[in-house]
Amino acid sequence: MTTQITPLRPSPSASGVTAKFFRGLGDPTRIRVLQLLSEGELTVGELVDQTGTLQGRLSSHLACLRWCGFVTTRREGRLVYYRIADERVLGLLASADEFIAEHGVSVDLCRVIDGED
Amino acid sequence: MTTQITPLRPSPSASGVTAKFFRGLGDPTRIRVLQLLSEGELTVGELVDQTGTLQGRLSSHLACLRWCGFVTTRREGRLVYYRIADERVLGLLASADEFIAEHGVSVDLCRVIDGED
DNA sequence: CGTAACTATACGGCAAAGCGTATACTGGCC
DNA sequence: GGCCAGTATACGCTTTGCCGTATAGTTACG
Repeated sequence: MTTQITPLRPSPSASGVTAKFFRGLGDPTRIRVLQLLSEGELTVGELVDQTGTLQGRLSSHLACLRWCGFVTTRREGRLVYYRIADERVLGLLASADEFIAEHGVSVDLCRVIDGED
Repeated sequence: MTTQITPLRPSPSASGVTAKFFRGLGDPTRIRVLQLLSEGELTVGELVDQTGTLQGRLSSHLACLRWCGFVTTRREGRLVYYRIADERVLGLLASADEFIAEHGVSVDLCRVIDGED
């Protein structure tokens, strides 16, 4: 499968998928999960403990991350281990953090987009 | 001003701002604007024409992009020119497009996050 | 098989975010 | 100053997406 060069073109459907991709990263719980997994594989239970999220909720978020290709899983009996599927996402998170190091106060105070946590 | 190294840490407030940052990129119109501006400076009117967005709406989106540090402006009489403020965002868009080249179909079909355009 | 641990999915409710539209504001020209 | 062009902001409405919670499904053990 050849890697296709995607030009930075304002095609409506392309910008729609791109926007959707970023919305996938636009939830604090999902970000937290990816940050935790950047350090190593974890089970759902461990992720529940470490994020302080309700189990049912977290599984929904994990389903989203899995479906979209951000994470992958393996099962060991009752335990399901999650890990990062595509290292590119960590690069993206690192780039975002760089931007935020400089503009984070403004981003935090943006009135168009709400939310603290 | 020293550049501060931001560790990939699951601090709730850090993940909140990071998520908010990505939500800023989570709108197709805002993505389209950044894509158009990647090729050069444009006025609001030109952006209105090229995105096919209502003027009032677009100005709201531009306000968000400006406030968060994605774009910057200069005024020439009645005309306001917008341009990319931080090239890192273009890198982010390019990375996202790479990811989408591989996972875009799944992202597009994600049921947790809706939206076509 | 019954019970428990672990995880995934479903569902109704509510908050967030974008919408269309109207209006306010700024600059230019006669 | 009046009128127009260009842009920014405000507001109520609708849609989207996460919430808490319940339940379904899978695995393990006695």
